[in-house]
Amino acid sequence: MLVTLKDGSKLEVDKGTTVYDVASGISEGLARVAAAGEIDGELVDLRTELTDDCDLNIITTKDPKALEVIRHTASHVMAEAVQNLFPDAKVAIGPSIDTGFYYDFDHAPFSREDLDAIEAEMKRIIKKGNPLERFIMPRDEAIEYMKERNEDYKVELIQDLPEDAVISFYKQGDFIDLCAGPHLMNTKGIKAYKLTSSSGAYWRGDENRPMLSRIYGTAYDNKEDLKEHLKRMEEAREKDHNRLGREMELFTTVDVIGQGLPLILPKGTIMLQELQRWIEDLEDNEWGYIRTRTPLFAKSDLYKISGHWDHYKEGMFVMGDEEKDREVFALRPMTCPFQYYVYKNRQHSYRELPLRYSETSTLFRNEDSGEMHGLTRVRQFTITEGHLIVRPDQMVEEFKGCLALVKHCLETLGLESDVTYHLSRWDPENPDKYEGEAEVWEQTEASIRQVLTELDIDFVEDVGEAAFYGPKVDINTRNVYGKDDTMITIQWDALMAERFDMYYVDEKGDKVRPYMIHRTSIGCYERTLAWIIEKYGGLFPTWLCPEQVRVLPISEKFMDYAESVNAKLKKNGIRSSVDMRAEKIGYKIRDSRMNRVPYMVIIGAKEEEEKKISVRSRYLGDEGQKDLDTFIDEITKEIREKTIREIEVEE
RNA sequence: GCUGCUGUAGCUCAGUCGGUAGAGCACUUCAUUGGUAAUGAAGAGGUUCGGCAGUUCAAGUCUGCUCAGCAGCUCCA
Repeated sequence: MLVTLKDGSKLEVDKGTTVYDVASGISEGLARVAAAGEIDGELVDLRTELTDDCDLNIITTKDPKALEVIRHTASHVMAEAVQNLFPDAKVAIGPSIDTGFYYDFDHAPFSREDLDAIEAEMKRIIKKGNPLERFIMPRDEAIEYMKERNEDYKVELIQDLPEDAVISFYKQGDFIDLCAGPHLMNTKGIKAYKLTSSSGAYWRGDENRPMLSRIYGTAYDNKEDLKEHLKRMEEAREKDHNRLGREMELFTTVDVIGQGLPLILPKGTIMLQELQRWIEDLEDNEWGYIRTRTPLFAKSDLYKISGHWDHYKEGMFVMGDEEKDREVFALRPMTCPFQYYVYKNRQHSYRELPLRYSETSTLFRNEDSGEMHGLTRVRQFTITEGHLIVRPDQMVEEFKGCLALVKHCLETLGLESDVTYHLSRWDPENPDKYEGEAEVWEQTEASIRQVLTELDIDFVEDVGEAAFYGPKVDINTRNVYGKDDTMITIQWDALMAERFDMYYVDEKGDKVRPYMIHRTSIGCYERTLAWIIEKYGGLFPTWLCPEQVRVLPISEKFMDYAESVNAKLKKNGIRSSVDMRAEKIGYKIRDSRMNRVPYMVIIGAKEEEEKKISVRSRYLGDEGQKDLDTFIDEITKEIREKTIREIEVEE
C-alpha cells in the first residue's frame, strides 16, 4: 500500500497501519505534536487505519485544522469534569464549533462559580494526562452498554443510527463517551482553555423537548492564542451595535414603550435619513423604480387572500376581536399584497413590463418576547421593499438587475466583503411544503445559479430554505458575536400572481400571469444601521456621520469667529457644531471619542500644535491669517466629495 | 416562548447579618492656562434604589407577580 505524504514523498506501509504509526515512523517529534490526520483531504483520527493508497497529511497542533480536534477533546474533558463534580449530570452532546466547543448536560443550570470549579477540575484531569482510547461495539451492544450507564440521551442517539452501524466510543481514564471523533491521543494536548458561558439549550434543538444546560468554552494549542482570542472577543463586544448605538445616542429603548420598539434618536435619524434619501434617489433615478405608498394596516380579508391569516396570524398584530367585531384589522407584516393591488389598479399591457415598484415600507411583526435584540430584531421596522412585475421572459434579466443593485449598494457602503450569498433552494425530499412542479423548481434554481455565476458572485446553496412559492437569494452577514443575520433577500415568485388574479395582456391579446420578484436593495434600515455601526465601530464614512465637522475655538476670544465658521458650514449643507467646552479646555482634546467626528476645525492654535491634536483636523488659525471664505470652500468641497457616497477608508 | 443573569445619581458601578443611600467619571461655580485620557478647590444631583403587591417595628437588601435589558436556545415570509 502506498501513502503519499504532503511533501510528495511516498511511503510503503502495511494495510492496517494507523495514521499515528505513520507519524511515529517519520519522527518521534512529529508523533508528539500530531493532532489528527487528513486522508485525501478528509480530517481523520490518528487512530484511523489506512486501508488503501492515499494522500496523507499529518495535522500538527500548530495547524489551524487541529483546533477542531483539540476543542472536541476539550469538550470530553469538560464532560468528565462535570461528571466528577456532579455525578447525576447526564451527558447529551458536545461538539466543537467555530469559536470553541460546548457540551449539553441534563442538570440544573450551572453558575459562574460552577464553571470555575469545572475549569479547575479540568486542569486536574489534563494534568493526569490520560490517553484517549477508541473502541467500537455493534449497535445493539452499544445501546445496552449506554443503558447500563444510565445515559438515556446517548441511547437515543445510537438508536437513531443505522442498524448496521458500528458505534465508536472514546475513553479517557474512567470517562467513556459515545463519539465519532477525531480526538487527540492524550488529554495533555489541551494546553489552553476557558469556559466562557452557560445557558439553556433544548435537547436536539427541539423546543418541545427537555431543556438541558449547555456550557460553552474554547480551547487552543497554546496560551497566547487563547489570550488573543479572548481579547478579540472583547474588542468585538466594543463594536456591538447594541452597546455602541446606545452610547453614541443613535437609538434607545424605553421599558414603558415596549420590547422591540427602539426609539431612533436625532443622531441615528440623520444616518437613517441619509441612507433613505440615497436609496430612494438611486432606485428611482438610476434603476427604473417607481414609488408607492400603501397603508400600514388592512382588513383581515386581505390576509385571507394572501394566506397570512392562516399561516402567519401569530406573527401579526391583530386589531379587534373576530368574535365581536364586524371588521378586524391587522398591521402589515409585509408589503406584497398591497403592491399587488397597486398593479391591479388597472389593466396592463405586456409593453409596460417590467414594472418595478418600490416602497420605503414600515412593517410590524409580533416576534416572540425572547427574540428582540437591539436594532436587528425588532417589532417595527422600515424596509426598502419592492416588487417587480415582469413577463416570464424578462425574469432572468430582472433578477440579475436586482442582484446588481444590491451589489452596488453593498459596495458603496463598504459592506460587500462581509456578506455571504445563499441560494435558498427547495427540498426535493419534502415536496409537500412547496407549491409547483419539481421540474419548474429545478429550472428556476438553475436560472438563479446562472445569474449568480454571471455576476461573478460566490455563493453557497441551502436546501430547504426556499419560500413556499419559489427559491430566493439570501445575503447574510455576521454580527460581532459571529451570529448570522439575513440582511437582504431577493425572491423568485411565479405563483402569487395566480392567487391575486394578476395578469397582463400579451401581444396576442391573451391574459397572462406575470412573474414577480420580491426584493430589497439594502434591507431594512434598522438592521442595516446596526450592521454599519458594527462594521465601522462608530467611525462612519463622512457622508453618514451625524456630525461631520466640529469647530473648536481654543479660547473665548475666538468664540464668535467659531460661530461664524459653523454657520457658514451649515449653510453649505455640512453637519457641523461648535464645541462650547473648547474655550475652557484650551486646545486639549479631552474627549477620546472625538475621532468619531471626521473633521475638526481648530481655531486659534498654532499649526504644529493642531497636528498633534488630530491627524484629521483642519487648521484655520487666528482670524485674518487665512481668508475665511476660501477656507470654508475648501473644507466644504472636501467633505462634499466624500458625501457623494464614496467610501472613505480610514485606517 | 424556554433557561440563566441583570435593573441603585446623566454614565460605570459599590451597598456585608434587613436599621433608614455611596464612589469614580460627567455636570455647575471659582481659581488656573500649554494639562495632547482627564489642572486644583468647592458645589449640586437619587420624587429614594425598574414597577406593583406582600412579610416586618423597620426592605435597595427577604417573598410573589410584573416590565425592561443582556447571553444562549428555539423561532424568523
